[in-house]
Amino acid sequence: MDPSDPSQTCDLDIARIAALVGDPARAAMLRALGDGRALPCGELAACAGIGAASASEHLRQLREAGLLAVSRSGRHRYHRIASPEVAALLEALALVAAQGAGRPVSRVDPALRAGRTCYDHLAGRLGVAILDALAERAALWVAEDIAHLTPSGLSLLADFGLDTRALERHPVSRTCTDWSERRYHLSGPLGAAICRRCFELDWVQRHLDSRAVSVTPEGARGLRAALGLRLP
Amino acid sequence: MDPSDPSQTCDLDIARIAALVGDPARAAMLRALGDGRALPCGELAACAGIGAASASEHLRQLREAGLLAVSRSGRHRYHRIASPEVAALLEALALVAAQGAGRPVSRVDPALRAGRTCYDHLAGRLGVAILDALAERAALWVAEDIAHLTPSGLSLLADFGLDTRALERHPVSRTCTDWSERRYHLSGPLGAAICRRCFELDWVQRHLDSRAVSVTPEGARGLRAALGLRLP
DNA sequence: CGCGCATTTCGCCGCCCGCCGAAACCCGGG
DNA sequence: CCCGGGTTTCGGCGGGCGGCGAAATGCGCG
Repeated sequence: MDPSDPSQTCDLDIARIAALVGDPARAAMLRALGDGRALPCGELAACAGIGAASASEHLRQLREAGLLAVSRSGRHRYHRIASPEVAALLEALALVAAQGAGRPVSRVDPALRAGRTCYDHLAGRLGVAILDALAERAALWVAEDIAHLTPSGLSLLADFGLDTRALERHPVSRTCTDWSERRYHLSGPLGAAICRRCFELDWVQRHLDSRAVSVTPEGARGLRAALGLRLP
Repeated sequence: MDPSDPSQTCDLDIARIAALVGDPARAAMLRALGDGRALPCGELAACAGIGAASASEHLRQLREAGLLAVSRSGRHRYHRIASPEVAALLEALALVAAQGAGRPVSRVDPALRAGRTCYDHLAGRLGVAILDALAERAALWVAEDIAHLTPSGLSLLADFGLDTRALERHPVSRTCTDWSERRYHLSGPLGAAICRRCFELDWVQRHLDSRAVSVTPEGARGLRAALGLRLP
């Protein structure tokens, strides 16, 4: 493998990125940041179960590779996922990991399966149920991995409190394969807007130290009334 | 990190997959298989620049993780990418690698930039140009990462020789971010159908030992006539 | 200005894992 | 039934890299 051969450089690059994510400690830190939060070095070290010195070195590598971005505030340096592309990479990995070798889904944390954030939208049974409910109410036209917002869906989501103009401009939205449910859930701008609105209304709450989310009692009522959601 | 903690298992899984792709030799073999072909152990060893013994061991790991599938034919064992999800993972990695740290795109092999296959559809400048040409002719409605086939586009592609019924059933198609051009190109069933048709007509040809493709002289004429493509 | 805390740098150790050669194995063909 | 080439398994070697503790740095705060 001649390193100066330009046809090889892209392999080396993907290998470099994959190797970065391939270390268990770094993977744990990336997962902790997977919901878009920004966390300082010490906290990430605890997530990964290693010392602060080791974590600092890992974070430097992830930063230099462009996987993480950092913002300083006082004597803390908050690290976060650098771009949606990186989040997409993590999801693609989780998807392959989930389907690979037919590993039983049951080994996944039940709280994560019930509901979680997937970067900026909702996933797990909750995310799948939202897509199903909207499709059943003919608010969405779902074909494979793409969802098309119908006029009735537009008014439904306007009542829910979303910005109608943005939805009108982009009536089609993409979906994302849910690695725990092996079904589609809503992603893209529409999925992100629904997710934000749910947090805004306190209909769902984040768990501590996890991407898992729970539906609150008001959330259960609200989601049933607004979107026709039947919770399992 | 308690290995029995179910909330951690998914990290370990994604780390395992990423570490597999993270080895330079394995990454080279995966890239060689990236266009969907099936190759035997010895050939993949040559691609990666290692001995057959080492390659065999790598292939075993990739197989057991569900990244590769194998089909035997005589004394050869042909390995190929196991699923579209794995191909998507490789593209997600290439995308992050290309944008990461603003690495100059110019270091990418010019032949790959000009045109290549991306699992089952066309990418590079060729893939981007096809999407642009269809959009300019109002054959596609392109919004972000989603393309919607218009009625005039339907007849255009029917003339091109694609199956009209399949296109009518799925008028929306997704696009895929091109890691070398940082633009969108067509993917999904529509992108795959166009790609297949181009090979069928001998309008584009694969390079040996690479995912790069070239447009033939007839291809240049045909693409201009059929899709209004202006080649660079 | 000096203290304390979060983070970073440095030096070093231990171990995991990929490489190779040799031998075993498998299968088609003579 | 034996031969030959492709593939897999085995044993041993070596390099790279992640871990830690200690020391250095940066930055609020008193």
